[in-house]
Amino acid sequence: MLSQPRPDPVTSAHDRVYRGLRTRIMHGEMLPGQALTLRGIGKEFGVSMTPAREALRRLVAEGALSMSASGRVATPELSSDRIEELAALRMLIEVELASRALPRAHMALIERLQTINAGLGDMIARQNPVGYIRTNLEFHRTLYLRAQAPAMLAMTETVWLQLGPTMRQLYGRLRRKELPQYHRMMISALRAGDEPGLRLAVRSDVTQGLKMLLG
Amino acid sequence: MLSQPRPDPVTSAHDRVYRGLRTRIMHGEMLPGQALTLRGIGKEFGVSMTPAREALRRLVAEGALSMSASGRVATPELSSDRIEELAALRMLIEVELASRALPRAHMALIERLQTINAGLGDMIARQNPVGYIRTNLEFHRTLYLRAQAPAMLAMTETVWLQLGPTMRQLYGRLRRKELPQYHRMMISALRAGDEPGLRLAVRSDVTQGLKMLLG
DNA sequence: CGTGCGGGTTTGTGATCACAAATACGGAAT
DNA sequence: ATTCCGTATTTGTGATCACAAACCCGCACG
Repeated sequence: MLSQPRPDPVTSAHDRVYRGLRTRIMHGEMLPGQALTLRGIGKEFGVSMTPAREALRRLVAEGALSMSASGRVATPELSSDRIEELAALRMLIEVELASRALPRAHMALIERLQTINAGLGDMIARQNPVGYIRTNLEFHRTLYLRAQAPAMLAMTETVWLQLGPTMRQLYGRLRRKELPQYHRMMISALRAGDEPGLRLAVRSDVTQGLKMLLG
Repeated sequence: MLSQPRPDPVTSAHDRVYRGLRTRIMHGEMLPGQALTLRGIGKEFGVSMTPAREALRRLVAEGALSMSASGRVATPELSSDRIEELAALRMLIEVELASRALPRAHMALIERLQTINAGLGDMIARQNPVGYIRTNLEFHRTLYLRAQAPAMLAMTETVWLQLGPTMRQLYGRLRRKELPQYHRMMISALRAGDEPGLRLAVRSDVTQGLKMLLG
């Protein structure tokens, strides 16, 4: 491998590979069932098989990728049961995160959420599924970050990761025409300091996403 | 490496290392802050650094081990905030698992839970902290398996894994003298088909564990 | 007695290689 | 034309190695 420009000395090679693949999967840039090879990943990121293998194994451990008995790695094709379960986990944890974020939510946060939500409208207008998924997750993450609960947030992101390829398959051609109504409901509840309302709004937002995935 | 007896062809080397370390951590056989080295693990399991590294990386990804900036790996020393958060996650997910298991719980399952609970009494009598933790987790896992929710169960086990070394530190000298009362309450609620009672019992059982961890 | 400093040692990282299993492909037989 | 089989290729696994950074320990200096 002739010298790369600069491998960014602060992060190790496997971490760059891991992060690159992770955002690609979470944002829905890959369809379910897509296969990945060690040598292919290595060549793409300009590293040898060793860091590529570590990145893939980590993603498999997190459920972002599935590994066949022969060791082949691919994005997972989820069953309906598995999807329902992951949606139930989203509800449980995200409702709790929103609830914990509520007392800490200042005006600046609410305005930021509105800005992000507007960006979501752009993605719908431009029929950009990857941008839609990314912006939608950013909306949720921005709120949940205020909960100051890193372990819960990490667990939620793991769930998002597992749902990434499936969400992409769903939003492949973005049929949606208007913004998700429950985002507005979440913002209203935040502004009013209405915890039961916020819990219901989050719950409904996730449920609606689930209905699109299964219906 | 002169030929090992037989490396058990069905499971790969890194998987044996992973499983060995995982149960060791989850069952509380390691104290917080205990360091692990690649060459040490490799020598202990009779493998080279490569599978040892993959096993450690996977455990780090699952939060069972923590990695310093320099790449050193050790069992984590959890802050009070982190412990509270993990306990909250246990409550959220385990209450849901118990609730889903309730309608499927037959008599045979309830009897098995009683048997395990009796074994828990033995561990208390013999002042065996590792056995106590292992049997306690077996009690919970036996119930949750009935929920038919593999993703939720996996997530709960990840939380147990993260709490392993901390629980060991707590139960180091097992001060407890009698069985946890809420296990009996769970069994009664299961027998009565009382879902609110079961949810409360699980919640209380986890809370009581948390109180011991923090108080 | 405390505090830097220096070198030897330990440790993680990533590349490369040999190997076996799985896969893909092409030709031959029906 | 289709199916089956054998070979060539692809692919994951684990061992080994070179290297640099981190760590540890003791000595000297303040």
